[in-house]
Amino acid sequence: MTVRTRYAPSPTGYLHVGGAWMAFFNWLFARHHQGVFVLRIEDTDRDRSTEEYERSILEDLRWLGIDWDEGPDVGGPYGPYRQTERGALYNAAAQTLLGRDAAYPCYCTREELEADRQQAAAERRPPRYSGRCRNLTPDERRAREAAGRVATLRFRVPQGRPTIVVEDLVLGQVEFDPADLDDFIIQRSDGTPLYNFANVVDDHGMDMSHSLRGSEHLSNTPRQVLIYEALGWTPPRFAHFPLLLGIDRKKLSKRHGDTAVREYAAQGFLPEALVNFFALMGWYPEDGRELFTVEELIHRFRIEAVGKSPAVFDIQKLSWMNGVYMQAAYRQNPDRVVDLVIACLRDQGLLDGEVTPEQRAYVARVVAIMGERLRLPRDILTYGDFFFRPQVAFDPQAVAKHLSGPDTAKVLRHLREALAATRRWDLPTIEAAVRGGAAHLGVEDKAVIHPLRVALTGKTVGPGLFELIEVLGKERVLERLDRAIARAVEPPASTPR
RNA sequence: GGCCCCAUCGUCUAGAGGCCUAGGACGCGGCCCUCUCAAGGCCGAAACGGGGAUUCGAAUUCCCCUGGGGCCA
Repeated sequence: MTVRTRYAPSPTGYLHVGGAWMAFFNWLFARHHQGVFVLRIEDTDRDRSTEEYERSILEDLRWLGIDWDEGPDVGGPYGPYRQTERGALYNAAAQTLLGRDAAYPCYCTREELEADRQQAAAERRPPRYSGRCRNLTPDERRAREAAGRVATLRFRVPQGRPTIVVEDLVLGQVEFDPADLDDFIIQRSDGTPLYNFANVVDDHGMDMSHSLRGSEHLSNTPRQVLIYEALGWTPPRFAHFPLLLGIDRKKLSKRHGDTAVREYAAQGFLPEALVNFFALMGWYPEDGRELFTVEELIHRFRIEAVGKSPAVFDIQKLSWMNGVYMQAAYRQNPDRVVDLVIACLRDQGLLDGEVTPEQRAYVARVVAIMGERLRLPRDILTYGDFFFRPQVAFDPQAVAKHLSGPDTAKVLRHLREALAATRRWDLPTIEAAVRGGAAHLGVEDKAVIHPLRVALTGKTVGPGLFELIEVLGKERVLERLDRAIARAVEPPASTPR
């Protein structure tokens, strides 16, 4: 049997991490079993679904490296792949159900149902359908239709059916008592199908072998099983994955901010980091390794090893992992990292217009001396904003610590002269000038290095001093030293002493 | 409210009766290295929700409670 799985997003928003995570596992499972992965668009909510969202979801999935064998854009033998284009299929299934008396028209109005619900709440009973339309005679139905009432279609939950047993690949055996289920609506009065119904018709119609989904759907499963049975179809194997939670331990949603995959992309997270991180949420390999290529994940993934408990999306660990992948990316293809950094600088207004080859080369040099400091492109700012600002932004604490001593001006003047006197501008020359300066002043190297760093960068953190001096260039270094000297002689009022 | 799921360090988790003085990773703290930070090395703080039961022995099995979450409206 060929494994066929699917991801079925609603195009009512951007792809968020919870959805991407589920898409990833469906994809991983299919690829592991050399199966088929299908993309289906659940766009029955016409008010909130847009083409733009649909397009963006496909884009973001592709960006993550998740590809599909059948879908709305590539077609396939089980199409169409948008629910709005599958109306005939739902109608046919509805007719079958009606014909078998497994479903019936319900003429209750919204107001009547609401009243029932309120009364149930008042009496502290579970809100269940009253069954008012369950056994209407043909005459009664005609009367209601004559009165202008439009019917929804309700599924008739069989009475006396034994326990519904779901063999879940993740949770194991889960049992439901059909007596707890009330007759539920499967088709609205306008003919559009409801989730449980459309899902069954589509999964069967698309010949899905497995349905891997979030455990928020577990409670829907018995209803779906009943529909499968009424239609005489065999349900797919189910696997309900634990929910992804926000820091507040609630189901991850837009409310948690920063949950859109494209938001992560915009911040410079790497898709390979995201995917590796996804894999570790809920599933751990036997040997405790954490870093894997996609190929390794496909090879090693075992659905039996998926955990049952919900996981909190920990952005700190993701950031660490992104740092690891940034290093790998840099080693493989420095330009890729440079591009991300340029995008970030643009975003921050530190670079605009066409980036000239010279500018690009400059950014590349800065990135090179940043080494492993970059976990995210924006780290370039915390360690090296001074490379891109015309003026040094002084950190008051750094100034207080290293640029406020009585000898500051003297030290800086001396270093300025030593650097100005150099004939070449390379690492050994710069280092010799700085260390020589310290020797000349009869102080420890540190005593000149720290003030010099703050004078040139405004901060106490960053790449190696000599490297940074080299990249900054002689002209700017001397100019910044002049400013710092002037400042040391006559501190600006805003600077704490 | 009913039904269902879940429960090991702050977080992701290993652990399928003795190998557990509960392991790893992120994060956190300290030390070393060092021109600073980052990285790296070493060290450290940090968890089996509670109560019963089974057993010679339970993080691991069973029951109850508690807590969290989801679905149905």
